[in-house]
Amino acid sequence: MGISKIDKMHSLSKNQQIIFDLIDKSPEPLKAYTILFNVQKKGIKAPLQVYRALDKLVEIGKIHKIESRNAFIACHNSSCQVAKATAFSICEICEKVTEISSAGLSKYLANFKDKDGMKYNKYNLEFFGLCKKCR
Amino acid sequence: MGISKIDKMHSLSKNQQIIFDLIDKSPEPLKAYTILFNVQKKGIKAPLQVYRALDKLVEIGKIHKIESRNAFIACHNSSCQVAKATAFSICEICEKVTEISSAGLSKYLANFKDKDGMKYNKYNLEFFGLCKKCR
DNA sequence: TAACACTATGTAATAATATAACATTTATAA
DNA sequence: TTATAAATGTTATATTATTACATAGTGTTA
Ligand SMILES: [Zn+2]
Ligand SMILES: [Zn+2]
Ligand SMILES: [Zn+2]
Ligand SMILES: [Zn+2]
Repeated sequence: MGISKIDKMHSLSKNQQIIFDLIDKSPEPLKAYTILFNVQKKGIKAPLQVYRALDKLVEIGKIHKIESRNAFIACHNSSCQVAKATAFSICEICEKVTEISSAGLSKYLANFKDKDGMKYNKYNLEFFGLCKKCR
Repeated sequence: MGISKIDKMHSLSKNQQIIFDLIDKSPEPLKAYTILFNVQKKGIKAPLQVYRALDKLVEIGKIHKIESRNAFIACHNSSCQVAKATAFSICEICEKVTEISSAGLSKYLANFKDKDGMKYNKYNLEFFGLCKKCR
């Protein structure tokens, strides 16, 4: 059997897998140095090892960076395999972050043209407000 | 005459004015330590003095933070006196940043509801692509 | 296999971004 | 005036991210 090309595209290296697993099972976005602290028992000892894995995971769309928080969250939106078009809601009290998956929103933004008629191939949108629990 | 209440709302302290002037006349977003370097001759010597002024200027909507770049730009959109709803286009080659002022876009986002029907009172959107010159 | 290119890893040092803590001064308003 | 809030000055420190260089693994192909 071996590993097919498609499988290969999604296979992660050792450090990438360790760090992805941690982010994926976290209920909240994780910061780079929180990740570092939590993977030291697995042999990842230096910031650069974390940042390299994060860069790659962002590049292939397995995780996203929440720019306003300098934190990373696993992608839970099957339609964004490429880290190209992301939208999140962020609670300003409890800091809960949810990836928004709205066909209407992504269609609107993908087709948005600025006043020069320019379209953009990539965007990141962060909504802020209060989540259900914190209202 | 004196200073009216409306004028007062827009008056800036000494450090705030120095830092706003620098950002306002810059053709590109400025980073905090670039600002610090450029205002040292005016007596602002410590990072905290810069960050405090930046915080205030963001709060009152005179400047915005470009989160993906950790940089600050003056507001050129008369309708966003409050730092609540911001949208930018960012060129991935030359890093030119432009504030987007589109009634349609702001209306769409202000009225956007997530799948729970939640609305959010604040957002930041960053579009990425190539500007006219870099295409 | 051997040679090559490419990706990933390990490690140390350092750069860049941002905040904590505390003392003092200035502006505003009752 | 007196109280209050806002802004400033200063030192130290915390947090986030990259540079530089050496080594090891992986996949391809001659
Ligand atoms: Zn996603
Ligand atoms: Zn909440
Ligand atoms: Zn603005
Ligand atoms: Zn450009």
